[in-house]
Amino acid sequence: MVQIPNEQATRAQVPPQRAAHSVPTSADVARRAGVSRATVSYVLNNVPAVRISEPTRRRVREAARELGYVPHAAARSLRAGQSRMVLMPSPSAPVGALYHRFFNEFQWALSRLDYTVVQYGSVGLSGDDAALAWAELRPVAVVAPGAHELGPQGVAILKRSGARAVITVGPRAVEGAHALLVDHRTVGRCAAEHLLARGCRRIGVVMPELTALEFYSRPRLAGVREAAEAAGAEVRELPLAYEEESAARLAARWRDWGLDGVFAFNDEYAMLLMAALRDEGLDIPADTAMVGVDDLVLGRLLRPRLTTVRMDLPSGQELAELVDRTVRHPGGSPVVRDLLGTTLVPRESS
Amino acid sequence: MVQIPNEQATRAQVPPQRAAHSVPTSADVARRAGVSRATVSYVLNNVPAVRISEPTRRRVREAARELGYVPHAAARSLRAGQSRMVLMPSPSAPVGALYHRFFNEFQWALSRLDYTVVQYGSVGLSGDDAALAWAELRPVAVVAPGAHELGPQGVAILKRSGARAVITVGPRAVEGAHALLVDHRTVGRCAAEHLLARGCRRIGVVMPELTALEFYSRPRLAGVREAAEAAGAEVRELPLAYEEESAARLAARWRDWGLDGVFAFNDEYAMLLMAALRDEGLDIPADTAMVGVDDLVLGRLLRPRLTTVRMDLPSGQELAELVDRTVRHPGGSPVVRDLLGTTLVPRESS
DNA sequence: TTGAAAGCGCTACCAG
DNA sequence: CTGGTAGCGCTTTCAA
Repeated sequence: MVQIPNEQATRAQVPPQRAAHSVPTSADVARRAGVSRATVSYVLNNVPAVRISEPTRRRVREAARELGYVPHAAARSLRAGQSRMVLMPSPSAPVGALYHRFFNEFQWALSRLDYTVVQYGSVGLSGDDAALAWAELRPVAVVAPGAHELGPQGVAILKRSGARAVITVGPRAVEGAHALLVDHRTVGRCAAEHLLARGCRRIGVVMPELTALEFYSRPRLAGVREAAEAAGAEVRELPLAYEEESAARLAARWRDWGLDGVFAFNDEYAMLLMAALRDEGLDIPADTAMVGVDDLVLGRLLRPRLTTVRMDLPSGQELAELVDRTVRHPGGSPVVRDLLGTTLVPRESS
Repeated sequence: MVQIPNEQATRAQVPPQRAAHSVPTSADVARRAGVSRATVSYVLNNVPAVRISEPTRRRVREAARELGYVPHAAARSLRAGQSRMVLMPSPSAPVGALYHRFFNEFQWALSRLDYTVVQYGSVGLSGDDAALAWAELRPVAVVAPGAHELGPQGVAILKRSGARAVITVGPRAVEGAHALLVDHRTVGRCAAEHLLARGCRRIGVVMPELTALEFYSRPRLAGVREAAEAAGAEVRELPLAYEEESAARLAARWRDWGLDGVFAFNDEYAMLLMAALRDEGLDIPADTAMVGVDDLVLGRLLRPRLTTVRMDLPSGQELAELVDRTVRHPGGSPVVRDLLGTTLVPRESS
């Protein structure tokens, strides 16, 4: 890798003239401005408690600019014993535009509160291993999407490493951490209740064959099951890859199953399935009622127009405030809040 | 809550916030194991050049486990003078599933090479301000999506702060940095050439009214213009919000324009426009030929099936290797590589 | 108003 | 084989 230059020995013998290619430090700025490192720090951080003469300030600033000095965040937070970093492990499941917007808002709100948001890609790690990797960065707060399967152990690791707020966003609360519940069972339940109210007794549930989506599809299925059982209706799982052939195979056996309602996982799978059923000569909603999720524009463009479940996320602002509050007063008991609202948008397909 | 009444006589004054929850350090581990901090470091890092007896190793590891010790990444990289962090400012424009997959691959490949990928949310910052913020983190490499408008100044800042590789991913090369060109003009040109070959002389270009998408739409338009001018064909911009009403307005005036071909920005906008034109009684491709972009599944489900431009990104593996090579041998002259391949997928809509 | 110096947590020298 | 120790770049207290 890197050849380690014997700089220590060199510097001991040679006057303190640093190598040309090294990164400028505050000491370099101080030397150039003819002041001490302390003064540099005071000037560049605008410390109000210390009064520095205007000429000195100018000299320092100029020296910093000329050298292209940039403070070293790691050194700073090491000294401070605290960083302002909010760590957000990047979700491993692909996320939709809805979540993307929510996240952008969240990030923006946090940076308004003077935090630094860092998304950390922890591919392949899960549970406590991931928690260890995150803890090395000493974030002041961690917002962990549920797919990472952070457990009570992991939460403890993070807290012991100095994280003042640990917040999970996912299907269930984790001991010791604040929890923003995003329970996709609600989505399934919402769709199923609509279908049941329409008189459906045999409900199909599309299950994408993409492993990454199981994180969403399983809870949605569970939600459908709950509602269906309560009403004495049947539920059938329908594995479906996101390809025409797979949908065609499903459609070919459709009549055998006698399904009068189908929950299509989301609007895109709904579109795929709808096309296949139409090719098979089946009528929606007469033969089978269909419900999607996400309220995409494409649902309005389909014929019949697609009934769908809209998910309502709260503003990123709110989440940012929760983070900030918790960082400032870490003592409080864990908050558990339901984050996910659902609204059924009825259209022609059901 | 464990209070550790640890009177260190040598510590004259107490640093800020020491008393509360003290995070265990390697010194704590050393004390508990009855060895020196150096030994702890050797054991936990498996330094091969130093031989430590097995009982000592065990004692150290056990002490670390009991205390829940996690090394402090910032302190480590401060000491090392080098981190293994690859900084990737998160793209501000919304990205599709295609890019998402590419990025995941890239991240995975880098972590195989023992780098740590960090996505840094620099909302609101652009150009040199962003570069300054990134430089504070002292990443060993920066991979900057084009939308951040990193300039030669910014590249210089990053390099002076110790970044050994600066790679831009975007429409044009920046002086001093490696460039992976992703020039969306290619996309527009590819679509336009197809339409021209089909005999189109008056080509409409859908321009999404979403500011964030201008980053893609402008170059694509430019690409269409280039191809059209070369062939003496006309080009008309068609502003379109992603809503039915907006598409209906466009469709209502469609006949006046006499467009015989339209480049619809992407498959989703194509679907929207196609529905509106159909409602207006226009026939595709007879009246107007249509081309989308992205080769989404939905394009195959439409009737007529949608002609589209498929973009081919290279494997994330390749990019990861470029990063690694550059970090190890930073001297080389900047590489400029065209990243974006395009393939036209002809279907029924053109 | 400015400077000297301690020390944040860690690792890599060199001595024992 | 293990321990002492210097110092990475920065901030901040205390002293001048």
